[in-house]
Amino acid sequence: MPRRTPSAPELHRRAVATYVAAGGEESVQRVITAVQSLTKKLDQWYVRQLADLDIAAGEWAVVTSLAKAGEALTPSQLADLTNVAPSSMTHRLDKLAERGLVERTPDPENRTRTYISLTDEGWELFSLAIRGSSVVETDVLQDLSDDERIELARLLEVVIARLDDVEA
Amino acid sequence: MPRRTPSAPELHRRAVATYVAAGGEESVQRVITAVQSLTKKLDQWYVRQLADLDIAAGEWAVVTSLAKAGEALTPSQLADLTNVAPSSMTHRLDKLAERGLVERTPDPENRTRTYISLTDEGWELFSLAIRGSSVVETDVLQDLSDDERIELARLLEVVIARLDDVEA
DNA sequence: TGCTAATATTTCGATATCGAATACTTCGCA
DNA sequence: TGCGAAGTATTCGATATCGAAATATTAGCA
Repeated sequence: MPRRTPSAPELHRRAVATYVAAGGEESVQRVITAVQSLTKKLDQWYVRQLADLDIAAGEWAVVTSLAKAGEALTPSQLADLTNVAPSSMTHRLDKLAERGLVERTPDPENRTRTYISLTDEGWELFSLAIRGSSVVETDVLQDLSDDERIELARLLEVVIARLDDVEA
Repeated sequence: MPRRTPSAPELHRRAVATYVAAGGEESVQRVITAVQSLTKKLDQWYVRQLADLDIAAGEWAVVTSLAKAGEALTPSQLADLTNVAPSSMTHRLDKLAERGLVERTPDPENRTRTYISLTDEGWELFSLAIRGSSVVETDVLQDLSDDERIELARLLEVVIARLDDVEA
């Protein structure tokens, strides 16, 4: 067996060192690297958790996008929100619709457009899965005090606010 | 045309509200949601940037994993690090090897194992791409003061430290 | 030693995704 | 009004990914 997989902090330390050596600024790389490894780990949990509900990660992305939007969205918008090609969305929606989780409604005012919305069953699945993932999310943040968690949220929201402007 | 795509902060606010309504704790959801939308945006930038170098996101994940590890890794380890099935890694490595970016070296001590390492050309590609992405990363964090950026890094690293323990 | 279980990679068939092409509708404007 | 450009979803062929099975080697242990 090769050397045991190093711990997350050790991997993080090495990754930052590598990026700094390649020309990155240290505090920037500490943030970016940490954000990415956190997301990766969360994704792994979601995949496992959702497997119990027989939902693939991509399908879950569609369900959450609709839930968060709070209104019907078009296939193009969903493709954009979930980082996928529009042609892939067609097939995903076919499957989700067949399963009764989403619904296609033609736009009466523009016949090139179709609106996708969650069915009642889709909403039920959403809240069921959320309850599960909240447990993991709370757990992973539990070493932060209440104040720290709020400060972390604040700092991240400053970054979020900039996201639209940084169009490369 | 449907309503214009809302701004990132507005999307964030709605998403948090949705999760809180579904039973999540607010400060937790503010953090988790922000981390995920940041990663999503970064991924979009990487994909575009790497397209210029004719590298797909999955291939880039292999290159960075090898660079960060600082040592040769096995296909299984790479599959694990990049959240992909081992059988998919076989094909990815075929392509990368054919292109001269990575190299397969059989382990002399265990003939079931193969070590993958970056070639000189692979390292060149890595540092070339890093220089490009650093620009975007620095840009997206530019509304934070130096102190804030370091505090953000510190808080995220507290979270990272917990990652291995939270095995669900 | 010999046998079973565990490990590591690859092959294989089914499915998902992509980018380009297609079909159709709507918009802008002369 | 009419006509070319832009927008929207889908289909299509090529490629990537998956999960399971196949292949081969090593490890554990009676």
